[in-house]
Amino acid sequence: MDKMISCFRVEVDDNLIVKAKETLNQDLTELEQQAKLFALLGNEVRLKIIRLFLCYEKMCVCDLSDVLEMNQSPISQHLRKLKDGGLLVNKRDGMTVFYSVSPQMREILTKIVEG
Amino acid sequence: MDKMISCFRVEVDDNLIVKAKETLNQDLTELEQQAKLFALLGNEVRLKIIRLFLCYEKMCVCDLSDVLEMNQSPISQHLRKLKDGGLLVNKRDGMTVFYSVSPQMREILTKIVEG
DNA sequence: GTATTAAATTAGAATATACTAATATACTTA
DNA sequence: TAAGTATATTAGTATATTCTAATTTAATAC
Repeated sequence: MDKMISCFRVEVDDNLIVKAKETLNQDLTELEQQAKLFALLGNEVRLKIIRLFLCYEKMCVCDLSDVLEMNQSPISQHLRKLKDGGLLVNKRDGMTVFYSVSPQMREILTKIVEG
Repeated sequence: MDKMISCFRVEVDDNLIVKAKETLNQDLTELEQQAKLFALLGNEVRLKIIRLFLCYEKMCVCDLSDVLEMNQSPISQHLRKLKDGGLLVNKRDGMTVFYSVSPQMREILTKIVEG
């Protein structure tokens, strides 16, 4: 991709191209973060998990495993991704680990997921 | 995953499990569709494309190729996915193909992407 | 200490994704 | 008609994703 212009159309609005580039690059990290958020929500299992937490406040890995009818391992792996992405927090109580929506993310998640 | 219950905790709230399952299965296709939408927006290039269209109404493949500084082929491939997913529509004008946000999707996309 | 249980982690396999490079298609113009 | 241009499609490759199966870690109870 070393060409400067992709086609030979006469009416290229160079100004548009430049402006549009600026628009995007303006908040590039914000866009990257948003894409990551969407990518996390773009998996059915993880979307189900988020929806459950918006309903039921907190659940343990066992609960999720039962509700989603999946083995514990993939559940844990999805929970880790959601936690790493800042969507969830967790708290251990004895042998049980409870997950819940990160307080800072609840509003935006509600808005995005529940419309 | 043929076990009925994933752990031997005493205080399993069976009612919760059943209810939560119902909550999820209630609108399963809606959830699937939403996950697909998020998966489409979970790619940086496609998210950029959507953001551009929310700003600039319509652009041709060339414009996008210039703005995103990417070859035409991957742009076309992303546009196809976005069109297949119902997010974009297109219209040919001579040799040029203009894409824009699907009218039915503009509102929800604005809400989700621009917050 | 040992045994048991919940959860996390790891390795590996199957599948999906996103690009490059080449080719095909649709349209315009000479 | 032939030549040129914009876009679409295809094949192939590199990487990412998501599961299974096995193992490890952390906590509890005996």
